[in-house]
Amino acid sequence: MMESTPAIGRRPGVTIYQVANRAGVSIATVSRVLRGTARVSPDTQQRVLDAISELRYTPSRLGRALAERRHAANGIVFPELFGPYYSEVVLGYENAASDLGRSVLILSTHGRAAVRDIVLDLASRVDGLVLFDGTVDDDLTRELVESGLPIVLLGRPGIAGVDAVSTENVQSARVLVDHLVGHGRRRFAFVGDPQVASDPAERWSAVSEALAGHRLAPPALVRCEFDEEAARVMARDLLTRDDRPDALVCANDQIALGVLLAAEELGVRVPAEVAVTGWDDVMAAKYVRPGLTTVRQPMIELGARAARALDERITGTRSIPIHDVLPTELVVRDSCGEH
Amino acid sequence: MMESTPAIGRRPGVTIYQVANRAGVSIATVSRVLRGTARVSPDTQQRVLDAISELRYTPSRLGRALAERRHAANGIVFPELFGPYYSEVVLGYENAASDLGRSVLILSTHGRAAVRDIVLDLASRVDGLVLFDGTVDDDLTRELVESGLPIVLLGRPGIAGVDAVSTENVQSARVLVDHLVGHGRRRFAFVGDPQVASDPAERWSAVSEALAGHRLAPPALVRCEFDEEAARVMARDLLTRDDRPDALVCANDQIALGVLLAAEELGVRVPAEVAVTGWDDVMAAKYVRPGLTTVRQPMIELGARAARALDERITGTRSIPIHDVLPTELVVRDSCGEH
DNA sequence: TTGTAGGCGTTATCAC
DNA sequence: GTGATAACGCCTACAA
Repeated sequence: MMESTPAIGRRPGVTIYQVANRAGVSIATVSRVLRGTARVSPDTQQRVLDAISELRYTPSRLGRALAERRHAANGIVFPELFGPYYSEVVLGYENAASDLGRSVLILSTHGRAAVRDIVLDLASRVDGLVLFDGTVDDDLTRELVESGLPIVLLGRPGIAGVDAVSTENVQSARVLVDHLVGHGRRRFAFVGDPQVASDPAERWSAVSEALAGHRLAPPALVRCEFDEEAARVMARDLLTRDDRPDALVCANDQIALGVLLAAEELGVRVPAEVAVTGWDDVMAAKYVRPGLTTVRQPMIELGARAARALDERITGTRSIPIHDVLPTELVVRDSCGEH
Repeated sequence: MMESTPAIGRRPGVTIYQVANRAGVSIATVSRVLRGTARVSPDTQQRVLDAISELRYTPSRLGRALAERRHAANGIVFPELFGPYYSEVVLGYENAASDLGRSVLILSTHGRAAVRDIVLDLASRVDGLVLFDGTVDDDLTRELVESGLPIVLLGRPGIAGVDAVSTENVQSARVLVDHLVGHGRRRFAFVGDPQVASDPAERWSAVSEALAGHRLAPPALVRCEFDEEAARVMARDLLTRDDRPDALVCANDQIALGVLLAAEELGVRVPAEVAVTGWDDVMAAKYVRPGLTTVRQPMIELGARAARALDERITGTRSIPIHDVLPTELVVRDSCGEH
């Protein structure tokens, strides 16, 4: 047989056949010493190992994957990758997955038209998939689940029989509201968009309920993109209104930071005139003045947990579905009131 | 032939054979309509398409990859994934690579022992690799290059014949120093560690040279980890020394933020008593008080550029090596002096 | 302990 | 146009 054409840009790889040839054994034997899957005499073993190192042989992952019918890789689909929130999830996910010996494929659906296609493509190259909220609609999700591909839902409402990992919202909203009410705040507004994703929706309704628990008026809903600049523009308006709220509960830190910027520009004092809180505890929350009171989420742990849950599914270690809800923590700084 | 055992956790995939069977054609024909690689009569074409959709057939990426000897994926190796710097590179990289139709595998070497092994593993599953500074030593890098795998170096000194993309350091250091000198600063310190990576090393020497150009004493070198907390601790000492510098040029924003924290704790006024500058322009730089003067790097573009350079190599669009140096920009805020 | 040979799911080259 | 059939590189019963 002639030497085959090398793949684009790569010299032809040395195959198991060449190793077998050189060592004077069959490919089966080479495979055995490679995998340690069966007894091989010390003598031949050494010959094979020699041949391997002399030829600088590395088994083709392609051939191996095809034979084993598995990728030893798993993927995660993000709505986007911008900002500290997702980046920490990436960090936690990569770390955990890598420790479990699986490669990590990432995909962001942000700004892409053919979400279905790219997700299916990704699905075809992994042994399991983590799906963030806001990436794949329920139909496609179900389709993927039914295809038998292990799936873990991240930060989104559970589907029966499917693993899900998310962070706690209801209780933390209550703690946050209690704290603000303790500061004497009465006229609340919720800044964000409950429609855009599951987390903001939960936060919105939880804040509303918590206020009801205090027999206070429901919060005004101020729709706003999850974007610092959009929040700044919105807040420039909101903060100059006659019926200005005295507490702005923002759906995430990005929004809260934009609000703080606007307040500074307008000379509106925080927290004296208005309290501002966020969600996430991004790095800037600690440095902004006044320091941003916010609900910290365990982002890294969230990613790690998803990776492990997925691995358990893939390996079959666990067959009953889980629905993990990670606890959050109120981080009190100065933007919520004098202490 | 009997039905094969399904892979772990997945139901058996439908293969091209089943489609061929159902359509009453050969697998070659199925492949043809799938790839559009040759003429097929409208009639059979339709039969095949029908069979495909009825069976919900999706070609196996494994089989295809083996036959084509390519992964249609490329990887990027980070020293770590913590913080805003790397996360924006990830963002730019994923975006560009995805647009080019390639899947993205990421790997962080941080805290892992067998770097060589995991990098080689990654190398075996991609058509090309981007290597960040501080991940893979020169020997292994050369080894990878010689294996024929397309490689792009990121933020690290070039190797002859190998693509490299990085950000500009020398000129931006000069601009920064000029600006500080213009503010009347004379006693400089450089905070960071030139030994840890290429960028800090370049910045250190460039700052030194720029000062020499002003006939000023070389900066004191204050070694410090690239970590906010380490910087804070270090700065608590540095800022209380008798011979306190009047300008602290920090190797990145994390360090600068830690320094600002320490200054605030100690009641040392910035910029009145000491100027502080960073590098990167992370989000917090804008929110900290005083606002952090820093050198902005085009992180997203850096990732994108690397992805494109790699793609050109893989596809063979370009064969001559490039060494791109992306321009930076001085962002003047309040931490460098009164304006 | 070792070798033979079939299978993993495609692509692509031949003939017809 | 279409169909056999040989790769692609590896794994793994089954035999020997």
